[in-house]
Amino acid sequence: MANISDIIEKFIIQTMGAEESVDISRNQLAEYFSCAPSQINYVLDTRFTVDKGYLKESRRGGSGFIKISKIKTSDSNEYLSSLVSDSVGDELAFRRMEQILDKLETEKIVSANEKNIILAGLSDDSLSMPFTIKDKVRAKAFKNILLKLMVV
Amino acid sequence: MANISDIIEKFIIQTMGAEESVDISRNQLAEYFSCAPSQINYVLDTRFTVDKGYLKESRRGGSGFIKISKIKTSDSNEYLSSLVSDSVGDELAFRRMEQILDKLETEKIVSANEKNIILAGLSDDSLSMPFTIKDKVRAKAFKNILLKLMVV
DNA sequence: TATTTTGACTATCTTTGACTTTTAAAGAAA
DNA sequence: TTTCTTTAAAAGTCAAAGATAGTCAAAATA
Repeated sequence: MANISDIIEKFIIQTMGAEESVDISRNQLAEYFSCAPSQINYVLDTRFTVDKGYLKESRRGGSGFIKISKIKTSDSNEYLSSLVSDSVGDELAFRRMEQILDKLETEKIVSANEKNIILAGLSDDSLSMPFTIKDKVRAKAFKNILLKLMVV
Repeated sequence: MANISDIIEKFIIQTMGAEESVDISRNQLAEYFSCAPSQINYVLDTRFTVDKGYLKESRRGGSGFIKISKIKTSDSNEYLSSLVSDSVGDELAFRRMEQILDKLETEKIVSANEKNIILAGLSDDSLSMPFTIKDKVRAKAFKNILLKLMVV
């Protein structure tokens, strides 16, 4: 347990404390721990994963940042989480997504308007690409939406 | 967020306040913020874009000026329609979509939640496909969403 | 062998500065 | 006065340099 990845992980978790999210600077953190900047990416990729309940966003360039957000554990998130890991899978047909969204609307997890936006954005017409990959892209995109719903 | 472009952006927005437009002097502003005059152009080009709802006029030479005006969006359907038929085009980079959504949010055409859903669903990560077609698919999907917003 | 660490290379965003173009005002010529 | 020319004061353009973060594979370590 004397490895630096674990130490950086603990440091980030401690920094985040009870907050919903934390912004870090990759280079500063690497500087602080005297490690390669890509070490930070390694920590993020192995310790702050969706499975462990985190979402990440980042921006490069001047005043770039990495933002880590927590996925809270609530009943609705519990349900969304099970959708992401079990129900949706690697491929998702439009009709199946529609069914899931109907359910989510009934559960008041998404509004009618939000449902319509998702249906329009991830329709067969919107995803104009070969059938072989269409359902894969939809699965990936839909899961990203569900994950986002868990933090905001 | 300690970068000077963001600070200048905030300053201009604050100066404009509730007015329809504001006149600035590029050199004076650069002087005030101790930056290169072309820095002002950079801020204008990246932050006061049509996508974010601004128009610009300027004149060089003696008594030159830069005027920034807010685009009026009295009728939201008309605005959405112009986005679909003119502004968005055949390809749409993620950052541009983000700017358009910022404007739609300030105009209360979409909620913060809806904006986040669209950003998550049509992110680079969601649309995992070659760069050559990614922006095309995004343009198509985003326009379908805008059309839907005109109806519901 | 599996995990961690490192570093070279890439991608993206911001800042700076040299050079260009435009315009109003001042001055000169008619 | 009117018109032409010059000048100085703006703003514009573009590419290089600086500042971040991402990727991937080789090397080191557990």
